[in-house]
Amino acid sequence: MPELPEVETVVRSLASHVTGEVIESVWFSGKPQTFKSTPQKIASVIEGAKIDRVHRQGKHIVIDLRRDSQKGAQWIVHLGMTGSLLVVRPDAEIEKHTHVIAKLASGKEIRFVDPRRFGRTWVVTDETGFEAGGHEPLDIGFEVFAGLFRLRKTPIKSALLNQKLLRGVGNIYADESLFRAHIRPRRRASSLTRDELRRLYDSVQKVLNEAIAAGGSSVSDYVDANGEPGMFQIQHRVYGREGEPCVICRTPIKRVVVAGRSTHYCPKCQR
DNA sequence: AATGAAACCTGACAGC
DNA sequence: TGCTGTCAGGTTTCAT
Repeated sequence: MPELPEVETVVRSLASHVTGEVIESVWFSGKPQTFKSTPQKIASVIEGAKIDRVHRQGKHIVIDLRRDSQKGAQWIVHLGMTGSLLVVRPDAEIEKHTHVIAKLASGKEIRFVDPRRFGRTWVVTDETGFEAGGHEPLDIGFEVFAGLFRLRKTPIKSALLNQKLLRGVGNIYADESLFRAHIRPRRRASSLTRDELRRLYDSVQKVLNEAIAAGGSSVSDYVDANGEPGMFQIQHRVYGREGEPCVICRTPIKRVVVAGRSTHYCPKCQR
């Protein structure tokens, strides 16, 4: 599911409910692949800890923990394709595919639900803390952004999805950004002119900011920590609009596969 | 080093 | 009703 705007929306809704709370106990279920630290390790780190801050690095949710008589630590959650992190009352029904329940001192619970099991969770206790790598697309400057693509022969869409370059752009926002920049997804990254890179830089930031303002895109099952869907999907100009008229020129939107992902573009507006 | 395809999972939906 | 095939906001691994 979630790309940068969805994760940002989850982080904001989560932060408003759980910042300052103490995690009293944690419950796990499900298969080992969900847990990049063992459940025992996660429990030993987060039980008894106070939630200092909830923030985001790319598509990773980072929960900073403060612990008595021990060093700080971080609880990391990546939502994969279908994960959600919900704050609920303890009497809320436990939905199918719930893999983690963290009980808070107030009685509220943080629940990690993920039907498709592509999500992951773990804890980090290093001094340095978690570092996702790649550049935050909303913080990067234009020259650094342009430098990421200058030498790459891969399609620009593949480069946008590469989390080691930019962190947080996924399939929807790659397509939407390329449409707004009038650039075809299959163009070699190194072939983009300075003007095109400038348009792409502006488009990525604009699309991400507009999507955050709309609470993200709910295409199938994305919801924030309150269980609320986002609204940006109604503003999509190409994603999921195969065969529908381009909002600029009325040419039918095409769908192809690039980087193994469904890719949508206007064959007339995007060159 | 870099690029692309396949694999990892479950569920929804279309077509027969 | 139920089977088969396709597709889905992502990332990692393996082969070239």
